[in-house]
Amino acid sequence: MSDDEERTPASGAWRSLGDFIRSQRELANLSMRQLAEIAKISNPYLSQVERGLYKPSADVLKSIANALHLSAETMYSQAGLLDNSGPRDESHHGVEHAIKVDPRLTNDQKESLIRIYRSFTAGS
Amino acid sequence: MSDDEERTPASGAWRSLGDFIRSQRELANLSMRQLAEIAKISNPYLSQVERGLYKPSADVLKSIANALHLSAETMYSQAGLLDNSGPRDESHHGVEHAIKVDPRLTNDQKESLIRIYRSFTAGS
DNA sequence: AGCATCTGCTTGGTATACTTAGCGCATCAC
DNA sequence: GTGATGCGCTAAGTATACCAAGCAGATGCT
Repeated sequence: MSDDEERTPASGAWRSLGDFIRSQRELANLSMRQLAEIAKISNPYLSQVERGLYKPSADVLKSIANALHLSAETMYSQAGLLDNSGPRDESHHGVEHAIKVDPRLTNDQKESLIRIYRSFTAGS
Repeated sequence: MSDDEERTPASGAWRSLGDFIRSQRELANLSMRQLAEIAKISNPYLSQVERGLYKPSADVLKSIANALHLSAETMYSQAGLLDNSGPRDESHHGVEHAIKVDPRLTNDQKESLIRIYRSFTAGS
């Protein structure tokens, strides 16, 4: 009873992705139906998302981000989907990574290049 | 009849996200069950994803990316979920650029690697 | 020959993301 | 007052992401 929770969290840390989206939407002076229209989702669904009942797919997140003139990275980051906790890349993984994700190379070619690269950098 | 279809597209972009994941998985010498285990998804589902029958959620994408030691951004980018209209034009000259700026390679080694790389990608 | 153990794939079901129809409340015109 | 139009939300259904169990082929071992 008594008070509800904070409805508009002070700027800074959002309780959830829904709060973030709602805040951004209100900041842009858009109604749910307007934003839903632009983002090509249904307004009830947007309501659920903002209330934290559903966690939207990446597609929808991207669409909402675009509608709000936010970068997809920002949105994913808020959604906790970009936690750069996984791969410790950088440094000497630069070349290998670039090779691995190059769509013009076959896997055999990638292995060859990486093998050569490693032989070059073995001593350093 | 005739030949197998191309399993690793020799040139051009990935036909789909599934192709990219399968290629990365094979490059890491992981079976579907192994990768599925690490990524905490079921192996049949991974099969469907690699065959392009389903488009995984961002959560799963992130998990697979981590299991393959790829950054989530790379995976999202491949999934077409990040508008890579970013400042990086590096995507196209990724390998050569990475080689050029690698401090552990001598200039001779860089030239060798780039020459091999160009021979591999000559047709594309 | 068999059995064991891989591989990837199919089937059938459950969970959840998402939509269409509609409710209740407010504001503004008439 | 009644009706029209805005808001956000609820309810019920559909589509799809995802999982557990099991199948068919390939490889290896005795």
